[in-house]
Amino acid sequence: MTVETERYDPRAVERKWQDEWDRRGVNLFTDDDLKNARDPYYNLMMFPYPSADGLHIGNIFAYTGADVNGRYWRLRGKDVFEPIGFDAFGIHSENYALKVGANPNDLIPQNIANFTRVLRQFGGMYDWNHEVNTTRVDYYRWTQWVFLKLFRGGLAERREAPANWCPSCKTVLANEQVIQGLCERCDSAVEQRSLPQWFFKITRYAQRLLDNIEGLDWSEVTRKAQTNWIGRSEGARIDFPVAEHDAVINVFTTRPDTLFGATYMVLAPEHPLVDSIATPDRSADVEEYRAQVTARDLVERQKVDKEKTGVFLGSYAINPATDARIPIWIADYVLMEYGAGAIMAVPGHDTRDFEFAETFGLPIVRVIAPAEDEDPSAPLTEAYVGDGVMVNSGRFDGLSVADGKRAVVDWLAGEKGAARTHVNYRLHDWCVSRQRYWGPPIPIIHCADCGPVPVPESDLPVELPYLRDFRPDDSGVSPLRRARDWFETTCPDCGSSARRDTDVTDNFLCSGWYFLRYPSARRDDLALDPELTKKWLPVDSYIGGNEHAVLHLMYARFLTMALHDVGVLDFDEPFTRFRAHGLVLSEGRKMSKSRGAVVLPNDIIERFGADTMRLYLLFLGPYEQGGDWQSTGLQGPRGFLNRLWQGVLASEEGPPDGEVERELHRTIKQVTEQTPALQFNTAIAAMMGYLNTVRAGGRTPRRSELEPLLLLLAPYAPHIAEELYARMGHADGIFGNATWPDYDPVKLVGETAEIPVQVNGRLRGVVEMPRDASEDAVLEAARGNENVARHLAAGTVRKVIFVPGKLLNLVVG
RNA sequence: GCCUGGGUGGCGAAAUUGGUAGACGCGCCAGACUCAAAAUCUGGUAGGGGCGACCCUGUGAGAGUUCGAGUCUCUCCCCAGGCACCA
Repeated sequence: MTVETERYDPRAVERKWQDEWDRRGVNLFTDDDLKNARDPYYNLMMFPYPSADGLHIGNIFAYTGADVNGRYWRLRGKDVFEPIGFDAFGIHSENYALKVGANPNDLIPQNIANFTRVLRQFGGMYDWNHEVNTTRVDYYRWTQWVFLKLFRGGLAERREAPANWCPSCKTVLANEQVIQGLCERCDSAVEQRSLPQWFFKITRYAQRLLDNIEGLDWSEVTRKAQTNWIGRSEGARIDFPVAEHDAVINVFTTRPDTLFGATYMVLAPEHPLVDSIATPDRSADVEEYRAQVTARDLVERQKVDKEKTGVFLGSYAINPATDARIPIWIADYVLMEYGAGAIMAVPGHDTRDFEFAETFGLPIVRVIAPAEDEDPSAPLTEAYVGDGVMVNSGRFDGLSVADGKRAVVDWLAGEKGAARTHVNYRLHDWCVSRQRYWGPPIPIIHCADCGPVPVPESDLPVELPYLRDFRPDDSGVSPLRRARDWFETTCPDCGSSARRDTDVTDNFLCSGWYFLRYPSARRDDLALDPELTKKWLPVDSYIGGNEHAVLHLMYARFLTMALHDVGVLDFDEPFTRFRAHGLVLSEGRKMSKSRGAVVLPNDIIERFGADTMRLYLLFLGPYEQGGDWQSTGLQGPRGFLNRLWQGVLASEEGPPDGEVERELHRTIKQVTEQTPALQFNTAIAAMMGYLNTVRAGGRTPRRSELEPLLLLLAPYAPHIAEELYARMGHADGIFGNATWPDYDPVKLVGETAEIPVQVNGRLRGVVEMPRDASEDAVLEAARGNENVARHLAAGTVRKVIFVPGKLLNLVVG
């Protein structure tokens, strides 16, 4: 007998509650609310850049997980601040505008309107009162303020430097934006260009950025990516005098113990000493080689397996250990940007040097031998890079590699002042200038007499003028150079005529501090309200994609440290907890528009509702791993919500059934523990399993059995949970008044337990016994089990393993 | 090459951290309802064998520790991601 009941109509329920939450203002805070919060919890997710394609299902996946975390903590009684905003400056947005022939000033607001609609529809618990938009003057004037704070703190510097130039984007890129020699945006081969650029001195913070990683509650992948990127390596700087020249070549090496094996030297082709030490007869060859190298782009140069090339400079250096004259070469396998831009080549113990020496017939000497020694004079057929003891190294023979490193540096340092220990980092200073239009203008005025002068804070913002023609060109100069009225100004210091810096800042500066701004978003007179900042920061939970591990997340940490050091902040790490979510794939591959395998969130919401979509996304697989989107899978969560709906509508009064109640308490425990740990897939499975129990055998559910389930489900599927909760007579609703259900540990376990019985480690039966049954009792019951008895008949019991309440294993021989 | 993850049914995945492998869901199969279909509901579903109670095999491969291994140890293979002529 089935009773005809009202059908579950997700869209109607969702619209109703989205309006209702707005009306009640449950997610919208005033600054006073924020200041008066008793138990603040700052729940952050990575704000989107509003492309014209609309929100990607991957964004929604990220936001759903973060939103569940936020809603959970709100139900646990915390004051949760969950803001959202738009990261709309930058080359992404500008390139898209160029493509469709529109002006980003006009395009971005439309995109933001689209994004906002979907962000509301999916059920994000956002505080729209504290939205930020990086392209609005009320935000970017403070981005400029941040720039000035760093400038005045001595952390911003303008210098002529070889920079990564993307010929397609027509701008310089930060090192982090160059992937294997290609532009991370457009995959063009990146070239080297020398331009005057603004840099933030992030390298000063290399050790601190590294040290702090230790104490961060962050996903391991992210911590490792940052550690790799900082790339600390310990070694020494060693001086090699150049014979017949008044010059010294300084190298960085991690293997000073191999100094006696340095048989030649290599400088980067761009090394400043090359011109002065190359002999005249070699200069033609040198010039030719350098021309070749510059012509080659970074991709080609960075290929690891290509043949070694290089040119002899005609001059020699003196090996400070052996006093031998060793030839000096240039080769493109030595990079100017790393270490000293020069190396001592030890072909015996470095694979690259070995290859080079073989190619050009340079001497190869063994100076390290494996501890269980062979003949130290035997020729090497490949570089030996393992551990061992020093040989052919004079007084150092017999020392281990580790001891040798110290001893050689100490000796050289004392004897000739020719060495010192040195820690080198891979991390480079952050180039923040962009020769583009769509970004915050750099708040600097160039004066012929005073040099670069910061725009006084009271003159901020430096507004970005509306440029009709904002296309970048090949000149290396920003399109803002076309706005003469705008860039012509007077020097704030001396009053003479001057011009504004026409570059804009890297988009990562906009996104590097937005989380600091959210609480203060309504303050138009201050970047950061001290009271709000103290109350809400640092961020309690940050969830986002790991593609930002070395870009956004590194810059955000650096800016926080820098602002701490200049006295703006009283903490120096921005994110207490960070979790990297996984990727949503489609048929095992990344969703791509070109393959037509793109899932549009608004379609899914229209057809299935936001609650079903949220559940499905989080049910796909482990949140930190991601999963494969298969449209048929939506049926699972949809059926679950349907059955829940029907179950609640058909439920009757009465206390929970004993067995069901035990299951309920187990479910509460599991969901309570797994939700904040972001183990959403298993928490959802537990709720589904519980509903199955409640409905098992077609029984009519009791209200008391379902009401707590609605609360557990509320973070995941907030709309239907609210609706059904209201239908149970709770007019106040869940979000606003309800509290999270508790579980009773006593009710988790039944009086009896099913105890598996093994014979020789193989399962032969299960006996139902009181939970605290003794070994003897269980043993007796086991012997009474027909199947167990049969297997015991084969021999005598030699050993009994009994785990109370868990297992009985009988070893029969 | 180095550093992270990971490898379990047709598929996505679970497994209280050494104690009944495959929870939950998709798909599939059978049945109910229906003139029919969709939707919904009920049952089944790791592989092999047996009418059956049951038995054998099984967590990338191989070895080891253990009463007992998806879980621990060693060797190796494969997949995904990060870094990479970084001295």
